[in-house]
Amino acid sequence: MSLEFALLGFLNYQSMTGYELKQFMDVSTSNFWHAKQSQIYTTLKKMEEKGFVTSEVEVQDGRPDRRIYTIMPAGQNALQAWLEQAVTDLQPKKELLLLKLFFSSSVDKQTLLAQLHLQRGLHQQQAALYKTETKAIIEQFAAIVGNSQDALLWDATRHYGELFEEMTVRWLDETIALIEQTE
Amino acid sequence: MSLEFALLGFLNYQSMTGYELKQFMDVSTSNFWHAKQSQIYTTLKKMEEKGFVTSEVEVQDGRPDRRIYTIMPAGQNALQAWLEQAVTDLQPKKELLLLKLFFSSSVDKQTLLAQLHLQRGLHQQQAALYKTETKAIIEQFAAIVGNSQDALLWDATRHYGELFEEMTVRWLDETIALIEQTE
DNA sequence: CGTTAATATATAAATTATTATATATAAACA
DNA sequence: TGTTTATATATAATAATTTATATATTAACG
Repeated sequence: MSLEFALLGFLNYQSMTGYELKQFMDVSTSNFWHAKQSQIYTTLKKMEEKGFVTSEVEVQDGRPDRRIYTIMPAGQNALQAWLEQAVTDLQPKKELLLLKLFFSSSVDKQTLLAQLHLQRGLHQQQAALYKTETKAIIEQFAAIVGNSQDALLWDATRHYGELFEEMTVRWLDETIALIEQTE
Repeated sequence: MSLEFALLGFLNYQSMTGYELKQFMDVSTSNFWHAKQSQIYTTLKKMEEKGFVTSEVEVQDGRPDRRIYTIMPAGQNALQAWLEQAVTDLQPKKELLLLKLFFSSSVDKQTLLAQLHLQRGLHQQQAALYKTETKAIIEQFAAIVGNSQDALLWDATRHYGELFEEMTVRWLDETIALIEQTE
């Protein structure tokens, strides 16, 4: 369901193909909402049946035809209603590392520490990316649309990612220290 | 896939039914790994076909028969291998609130602030739960199994939840302040 | 004491999401 | 210059997950 609204959100800026939507998602929302290309395509089809979008085919030679999607008034209304409707519960998370850790009492200390150090590296790297690459991409898009409210909200979502990664690194540091003290 | 290993992890402590597995998940891993009952049942069936678990039916009168699952050596080996295999990438997240916020430049200030205040309340409440209820449940289980390594790891996962919620509250505070300053 | 909610157990149907496959061009690599 | 990789565009098959439905008992509520 939410993917529909994500796609409507993008199409509300400009008409584009499923392929282009995937590109935009990958460089903007992917840190808090992602989708595979195949899911985007099938979802767009359903959205067209519902009347949220229309599409027109642009014939190409040599490669598959492009299907360009455009948001319809019904889609715009649905999007706005969705945006105004509050999220009233906590979203359930899935954290593979935590699941594994929970059951890892039989795993030897060194193996476990190696796993945590590996994750620590990944999260530290990701924290850095939020401060450089992600920030640059957002600023670039913000300059194009020229809407300061967009820029503010986009940076708020980016900042969330940055805080999240920093928190995770701190937790990993603490957890590593705790495990090192055992036995 | 991961659900299979979660179930094996529980069954490695003791044999039980799908219903009981659901109960255990709800009070232990649900904050970082959850599943609906129907998914647990269908997954257990697949696991039996694979030879990871066996089951025996306990006939009851008045209510549906209980099917008690027991982990098999193949299941124990698969579990151990999975535990020892490091998570080598960052897990993709899905955060509905962030997705909405990203596209919310057309939502009026008051509506948006109300949404964020609502979320703030929920996360603050959840942070408190981690420090009291969740902590109590873990201590209770730890006392039963009497393994200090289990206790340490379980509390590490609980602590992650606590830090996560506190970080989210801080981010919401900042974001609310930023939005209040606009216009 | 009748109704509602919670406990206990599960299957069927629908939806969401991932993996695999397909095709053709252009660019990079060795 | 032959081969791999990236770009561009999608569909088909499979797997994961959620929602809806089913049934019976016991406890709580008013």
